[in-house]
Amino acid sequence: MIRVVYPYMPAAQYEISHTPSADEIAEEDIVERIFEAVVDQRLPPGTKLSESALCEAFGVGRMRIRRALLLLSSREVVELHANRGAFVASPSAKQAREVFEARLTLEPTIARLAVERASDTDIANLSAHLKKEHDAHHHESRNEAIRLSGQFHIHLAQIAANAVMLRMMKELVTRTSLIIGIFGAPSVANCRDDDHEQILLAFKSRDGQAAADLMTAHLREIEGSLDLGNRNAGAVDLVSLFSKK
Amino acid sequence: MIRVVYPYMPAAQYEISHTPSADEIAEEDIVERIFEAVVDQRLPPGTKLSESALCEAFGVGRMRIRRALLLLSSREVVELHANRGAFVASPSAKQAREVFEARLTLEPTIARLAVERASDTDIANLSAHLKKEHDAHHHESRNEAIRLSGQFHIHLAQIAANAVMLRMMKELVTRTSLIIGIFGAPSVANCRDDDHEQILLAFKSRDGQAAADLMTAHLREIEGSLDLGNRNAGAVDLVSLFSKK
DNA sequence: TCTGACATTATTGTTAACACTTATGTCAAC
DNA sequence: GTTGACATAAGTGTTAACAATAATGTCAGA
Repeated sequence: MIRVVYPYMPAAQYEISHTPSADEIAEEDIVERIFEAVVDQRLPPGTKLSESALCEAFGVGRMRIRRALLLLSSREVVELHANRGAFVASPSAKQAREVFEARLTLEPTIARLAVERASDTDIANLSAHLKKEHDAHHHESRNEAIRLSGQFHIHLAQIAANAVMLRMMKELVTRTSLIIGIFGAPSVANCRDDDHEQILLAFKSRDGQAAADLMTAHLREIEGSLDLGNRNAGAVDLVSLFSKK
Repeated sequence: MIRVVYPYMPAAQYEISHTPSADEIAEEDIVERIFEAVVDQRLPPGTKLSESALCEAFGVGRMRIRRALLLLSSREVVELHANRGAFVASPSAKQAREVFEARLTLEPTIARLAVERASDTDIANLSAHLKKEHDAHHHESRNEAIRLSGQFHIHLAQIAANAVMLRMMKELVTRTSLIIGIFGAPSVANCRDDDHEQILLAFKSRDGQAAADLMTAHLREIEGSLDLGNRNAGAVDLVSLFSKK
């Protein structure tokens, strides 16, 4: 995500002097891991992310954790409260609408570009992904299903091969998981894989416009299944909750 | 940009205990200032951003500067080279195409939404902005013209009132300035304010689709005026530049 | 004169200690 | 028994010193 360019090397034949990936974890990896945990809904909105706990969890110094938290906050996945620490973000209903508006703006085009640029291997991988998604929905854990469901959208952005929009999508998909955690009606399945199946069909028939339209409908469906406006913004407002009767 | 939420206050009647905006500069401001300087092309691609210089410039400690640089790198406006420091990014031709592809995806919709949501005051402000832009083109400094030209696109995103897309646009506009600095044909005016004028007309007639179409054409025009593919990626490659005759 | 190794300097990266704020537990006063 | 102030502890924010790296200048050897 963050591209830290390591010291200038005249040619590839030289050894890289100091890659942090070998002996220690880069903050990039920490950010990615926390993103994944949020997508999986293993880290629900409002969860305290204390520095010491994360230091122990990742086996790194405090400085690296603080940098990772700063990066996460710049993606609005983590909220930093001065002198109180870092918490998993609790998007408001307004923010939720903004995230969906952004997704509705980006993803139809991403779907269309992905269809145009997909190799046969890409489509095969997408197909394999959908099979795993299907299995997870019917057999395995709910977390895995949620993770794969988000991963599908990321996968499309990867096929579209635009690094800028891929980064945006990683953020938006992650925030969507938080939004579903807060505003999602518990009964409704979050991301019916039927929709994903249909999008895959559009890939197989190389119909970019159909993929774009299906994506629009898919996102509208997800947003429509949410309960925006009724529920309050994630962190329970104890004052209004317990005031008068 | 980064929302640091300050300590929990039961009601607005209490004084905020410690706002950094009062006595010291927040990293948010530093990031914003550097963004502006890049948009103005006062900080050309490849410029070294040494910590000590920035500490002196902003009158803050090293820690705050490092955080600002990390945030800037997460927006791909600054490149961090391990043990070598921070440099203003030099987008490659590939990255330039990706930025324009993202802008072409986002901005037509942003323009349409802005038309739908613009108040009369918004349109008046936009009109006043265009006048300043026009003046800067004809009378004042080139930097001011460039700055206002980018600002116009940011202004549209503000009127569209979507914080997610606004943040994306700030990054994309800033990176576009770098791209124009590297790949822009020096003769061609970067952002003809005629295009902006026409978009304003679409606002006045409340024609969202026209605004979107004009924006698409406008962005295509800018991208078309660039010299992608010929020139090399910003930081001059001395090896290939001086090898054999 | 040119090449390579070595030393120097400037700058970045890291660590640890310290200062400060928040939150909570305790206790006295009413 | 309740309320308020105070004290304590836990955790975050900051600073400064230190370590490590890279860039550059110097010098000896060919």
